[in-house]
Amino acid sequence: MPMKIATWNINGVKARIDNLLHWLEEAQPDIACLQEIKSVDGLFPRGPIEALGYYVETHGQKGFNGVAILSKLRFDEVNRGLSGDDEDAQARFIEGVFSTDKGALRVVSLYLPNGNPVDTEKFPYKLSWMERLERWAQDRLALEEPLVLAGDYNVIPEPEDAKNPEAWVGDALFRPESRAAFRKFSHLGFTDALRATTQEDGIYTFWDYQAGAWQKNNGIRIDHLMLSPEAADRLSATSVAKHTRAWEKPSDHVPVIAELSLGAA
DNA sequence: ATGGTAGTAGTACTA
Repeated sequence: MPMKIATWNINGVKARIDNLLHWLEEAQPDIACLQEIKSVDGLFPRGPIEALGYYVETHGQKGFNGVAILSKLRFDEVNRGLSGDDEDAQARFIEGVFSTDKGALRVVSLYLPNGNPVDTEKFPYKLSWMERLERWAQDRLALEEPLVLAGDYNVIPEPEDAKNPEAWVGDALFRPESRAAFRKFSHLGFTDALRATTQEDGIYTFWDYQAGAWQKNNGIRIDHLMLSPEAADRLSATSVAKHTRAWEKPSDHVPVIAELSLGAA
C-alpha cells in the first residue's frame, strides 16, 4: 500500500480540530503536515489526534504561524526551525525523519512567509527565507534520500495556478522574484508532485474567505509538495481534498496529498 | 467596493 503524505494549512488548530479529525479518519494519511496551527506547543490538542494512532510533533508560537507533523510512523528524528538566521524566531519549519522499507524518509512541514505588503520588510523576509530554504534543501539533496518539502509556499507558480491571475499581479504571492525563487527548487532537482501527475488547469488549494471567492471558484494553487529525485521516483498519485472547503467552519486552504510507493519499516 | 472574513487571545496583529 502506498504511503500517503499530505499538507494542509488548517488556519488555527483549535478552531479546526473537528474538521481535522474528520479528515484524518476519512483520508487516512500516513503523514500529515500542518501549517498555521496558531498555537503554542503546550496547548496543541494532541490527545484526540494521538487517539487516532498518530505521533504528534509541533513547532508552534503564540497567536500565528506554527507548523506540525502528524505521523503513523514513529519519528526517528525531529528538527525545528530553518537554519541560516539565528535571529528568526518565527515558527515556520519542522522536519521529521522516518524509517521505511526502503530506508530513511525525510518530510518537512513548512509555512513560507506571505510577503505582503511588498513595500515593507515582509517581502525581503520572504525572499531571504526562500534562499535559506534553498540552501538547506541543497544540503539535504546530497543525502540522496526521499525528501518531501510539503507546505504552504505562498507562491502561485504559474498563471494557470490562479483563476484570475491578473488580480495577483504585484502581489507577493505572484511577484516575479517569488516565482523565480520557487523555480529554483525545480532547478535543484525537486519535482512539484501535483504538476508531475496532471497538466490540468484550474486546480486550486486556497480560496479566500472574502468576497465569495469559494462560490466563484476564485482560487489559487499555493500549497505544494516538492519531491527530491528519490521521492519523485516513487510518486504514484496526487489528489486535492477540495470537498473540505465546503465543510462547516472550513480552513481557507484544502489538503493536498501525494502517494509514494514506500512502506513501513 | 482601499472593503471584505477569520483565528488567536483578550486588542491588535496576521493573512
